[in-house]
Amino acid sequence: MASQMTEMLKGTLEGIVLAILEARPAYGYEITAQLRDEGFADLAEGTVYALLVRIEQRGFVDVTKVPSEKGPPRKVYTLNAAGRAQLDEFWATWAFLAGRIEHLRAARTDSTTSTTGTDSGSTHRTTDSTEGDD
Amino acid sequence: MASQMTEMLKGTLEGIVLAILEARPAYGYEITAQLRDEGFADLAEGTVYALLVRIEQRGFVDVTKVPSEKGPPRKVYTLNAAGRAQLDEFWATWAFLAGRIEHLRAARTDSTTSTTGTDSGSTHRTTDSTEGDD
DNA sequence: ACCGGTACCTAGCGTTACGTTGTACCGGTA
DNA sequence: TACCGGTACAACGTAACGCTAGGTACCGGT
Repeated sequence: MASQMTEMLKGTLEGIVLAILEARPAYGYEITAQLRDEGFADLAEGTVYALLVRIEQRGFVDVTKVPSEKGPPRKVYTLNAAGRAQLDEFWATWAFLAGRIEHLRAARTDSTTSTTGTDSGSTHRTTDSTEGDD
Repeated sequence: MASQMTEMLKGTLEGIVLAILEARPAYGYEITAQLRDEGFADLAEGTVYALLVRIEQRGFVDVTKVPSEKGPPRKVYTLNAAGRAQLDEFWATWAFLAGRIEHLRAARTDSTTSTTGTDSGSTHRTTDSTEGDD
């Protein structure tokens, strides 16, 4: 169905995972569990693994195989220098986008207060008086 | 290019346009110009038109054709009740996601300062007990 | 012997933004 | 007149991303 969340996660999920890895190295299953725990309940396991493969191939993380007594060995991902640079870029992009969107929300709150037709100056004023409804 | 921005806009651009339309009805070319003016300089014209077609087909907007003395008639989009509901959903999703991400940023700033355990954080405890090598 | 939890991986699908191209109308310039 | 650029819309294929839906492998408890 492509819920709002699904589409909004595109582009941000990578940054979220990088941020998690910045705090401390982790493996896929752990990251998935943590995200689910933090509210992303519907997040699919496969999504995280695919993302990890991507950021590994782009060289944002270093990988270490650690044997576990339960199941197959864990692939522990550690953020490296390139990853930190990417994370910085993510924060910059996020800051810009969040700023624009918060600006929109602020403008909306502003417009709800006034009942008086205060507007006369729109930036674009092509002023079509041609009311010819076809 | 698929810069950070491109992927991050997926899912958010629709909400942005709906928010713009909430302020006042507008037509495609105008919306594109406004977005470019507000910092989204690289935004493609075709992107906005495709998005408008989408939200029209989903019934979030009402459309009125208004002839202009320059070029073809404008398709003026007006947010309707369904659109406002969708916009509300957008704000809710955005608030949640922004909250999570800001939380990540805060945690990151926090961890750089000291080693004092701010909280147990993860309710999850999958943490490595693998100390005792297999 | 079976089920469930741990831990990993893959293939195909739907949605989205981008790049490009085309149409149509108008005013200004050569 | 003929051309160019700005206004305004639309359609096509492509790339990227997250989701669905599977699969493999190991282990302990019922």
